[in-house]
Amino acid sequence: MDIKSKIWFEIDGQAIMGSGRLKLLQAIETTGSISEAAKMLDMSYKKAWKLVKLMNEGFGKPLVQRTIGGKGGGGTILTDDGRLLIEQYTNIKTQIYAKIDELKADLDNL
Amino acid sequence: MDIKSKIWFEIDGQAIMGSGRLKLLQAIETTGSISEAAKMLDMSYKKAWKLVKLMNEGFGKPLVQRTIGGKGGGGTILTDDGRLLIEQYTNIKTQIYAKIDELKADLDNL
DNA sequence: AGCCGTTATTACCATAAAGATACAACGCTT
DNA sequence: AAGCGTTGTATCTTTATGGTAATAACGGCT
Repeated sequence: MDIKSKIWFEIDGQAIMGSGRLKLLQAIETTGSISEAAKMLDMSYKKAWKLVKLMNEGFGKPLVQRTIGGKGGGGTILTDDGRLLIEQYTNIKTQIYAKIDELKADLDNL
Repeated sequence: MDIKSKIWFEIDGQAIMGSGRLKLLQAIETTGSISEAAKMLDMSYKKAWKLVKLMNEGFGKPLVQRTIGGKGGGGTILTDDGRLLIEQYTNIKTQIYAKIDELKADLDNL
């Protein structure tokens, strides 16, 4: 038997961070653009764009800084808020998963 | 900012217990029937029946014992396996939530 | 000025998930 | 034998979700 879990952050009932959004932000940091990040994750640009929009709106402050036009057509980089949020989320997720592994070991010993 | 989570059990990739299924099993124990439990939870009978089916199939052994026809038209009661699973799930869920509250307190202190 | 690749946004369509409805089977009860 | 309320099931409808495609704005670059 497996114990599964999903963990995410909400503000005013609006999801702002979860495992999928984490991957997206990380891919944006790696690639420097939403469209490249979407390709990397096998996700449509529309979905990636929508997630970014929801995250920014829900968080109140932008997690990414976007540029339209210019070198390379534009691009998107993370803000300091974005990086901080990633860090907090991964931190918490790691600890919860550790706790789950611990409980799972107890369960197996029954 | 809220930390949200969902916790559930799976066997071979099949969900067998979660917060919704827990409520359903508890309502079945209270009412003695799937249909009454569904009414109690404002859920369609079909959905409740499907959940019970999935739980039983996924777990391998029946979590409930059903009767068609007879006194009161029939009914459904929990098996010992069902009660044990409820106990294990609530136990684990409680501990995870405690951990989350702890982490949330840390987060607020940043 | 024109090209290019990115962001931004919308309309349309396809698929999947969920819900509503209706009805058969069953066995105690009267 | 008929009624009742429950379980079990098929079918149809509705809704939610996501993808594709099309289009516009933008600004450095050639």
